Amino acid sequence: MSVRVRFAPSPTGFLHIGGLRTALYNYLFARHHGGTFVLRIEDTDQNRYVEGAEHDIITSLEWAGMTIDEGPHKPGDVGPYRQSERKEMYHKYAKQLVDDGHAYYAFDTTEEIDEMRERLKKSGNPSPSYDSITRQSMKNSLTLPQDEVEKRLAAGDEYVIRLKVPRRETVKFEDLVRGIVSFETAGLDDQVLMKSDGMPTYHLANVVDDHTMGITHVIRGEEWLSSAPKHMLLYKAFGWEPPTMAHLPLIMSPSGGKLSKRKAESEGIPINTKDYIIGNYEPNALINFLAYLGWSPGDDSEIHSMEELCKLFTLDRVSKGGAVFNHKKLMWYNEHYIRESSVEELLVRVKILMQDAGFEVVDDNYLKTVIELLHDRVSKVDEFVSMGAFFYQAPEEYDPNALKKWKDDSAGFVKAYQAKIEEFSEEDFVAANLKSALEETVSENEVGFGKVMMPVRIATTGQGFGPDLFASLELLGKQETLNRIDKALEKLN
RNA sequence: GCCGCGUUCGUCUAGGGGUCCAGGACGCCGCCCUUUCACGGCGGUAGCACGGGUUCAAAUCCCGUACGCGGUACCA
Repeated sequence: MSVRVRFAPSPTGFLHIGGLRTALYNYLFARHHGGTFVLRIEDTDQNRYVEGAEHDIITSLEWAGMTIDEGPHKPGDVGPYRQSERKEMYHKYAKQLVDDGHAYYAFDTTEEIDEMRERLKKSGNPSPSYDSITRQSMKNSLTLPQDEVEKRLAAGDEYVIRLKVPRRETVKFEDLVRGIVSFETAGLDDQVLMKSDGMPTYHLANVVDDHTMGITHVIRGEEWLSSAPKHMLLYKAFGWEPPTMAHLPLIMSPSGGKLSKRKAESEGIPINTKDYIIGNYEPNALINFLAYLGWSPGDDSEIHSMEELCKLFTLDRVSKGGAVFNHKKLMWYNEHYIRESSVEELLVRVKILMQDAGFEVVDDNYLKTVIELLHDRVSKVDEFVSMGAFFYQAPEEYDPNALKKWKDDSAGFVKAYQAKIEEFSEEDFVAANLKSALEETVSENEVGFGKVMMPVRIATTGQGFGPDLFASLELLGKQETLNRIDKALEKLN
């Protein structure tokens, strides 16, 4: 049987970075086995529905380099791919469960349930729930006379359908990352399957869908592990073969705990995939990083393309413990992939960023040289803009930090250097000559190299660091260089 | 509270009883390269949560404890 996996997010906001990793593991598993990667939108909670979320999910996955084989925008044979559009199906199956005695109608109001909880809590039960004991004293089709149940249903009374969890049973199943896990049904409550608004809960929908969509492996976050036994009970009640389970370790925040929006942001970690897109991160870097957050191929390798990851990925090599998100390591990957990119590839992207920043890019070759000069020093592509701005604009301000190196004698050295390079013809205005001119200035004044070089750098670039100064000046050209020096001399004295 | 899952350098991880006084990567520190800042190269720092077993031998197996995380909804 060929592998079919699904990524099943709920459209309650932007695609979370943890969700992206879950999607990635599903994707890698599918590709590794030549299987199918399905996107299913779990929009059964109408209150939390966010407009545009589905679009964000799809574009985020595509940006990251995952191709969705089937989804709401790309229907296959087992659609629809939005749970809200499969409503009828859930009704049918829930009804079947009731008829077979595995589920029942419950008419209790929220208030009545709250009362029950209060009452039980007072009498010493620390965690009261609607279960095999308490259901006997509640209003449901198990306690009410048959004709009243029918009357209520006919009258359109609000009701939910609950799973009739067996009283004492052990639910055991094999999880591909954790091994055998087992739960006692005594600790489970009679989970609501159909809500009073006519929508199914996640639990019902997920089981019905995974079965009817032919899903062979359920790969999802560990937060689902606790409800997995309920799902197993459902498969059993339906008489269906459950898919193979694999619960992934959670991504943790550096300060501990599940990486939540609030935590992540206070720790400088972008939380939504969208933030990485607009933050100009390299998608292959993010993917490489995420793949290794909770998984490793078992050798000493660190760098792999999506294609290689597909070949290497197996679920038995997923680790069990939560993994802390390490932003610095992500940046290391990001730098690596930028360095791997050719200047031509970079040119296309940097040009757009430059233009967005308001710089006019008239000469591609000029930009190309800028990129070459900066290639090894940027961490993200947008730094080509921030670090390379001086190639497009004379400094208005001088970095106060760099200015610490502008001493009383600096202006004199800069003037001396200026005098030398002024003599160069346009053709001679090249890095090698510019460097020797500086060396001459240095020896004539009997000072250290830095005493002259730094002031020249500050005057021409406004910064105390940057790419090779002489190559930079060559690119800037004679006139521009001289102008900048004039201006600096004027401003800094 | 109850249920479940987990625990190897600061972080991600390798390790499935002897070859492990535990390997790699990020970070950090140092040196080299560079008469800037980076890149790069080389080196260093640092860890098997604890306690009991089992065994000739345990990071590896078993049992406890501690700690962490998740779940405990008509949310997913």
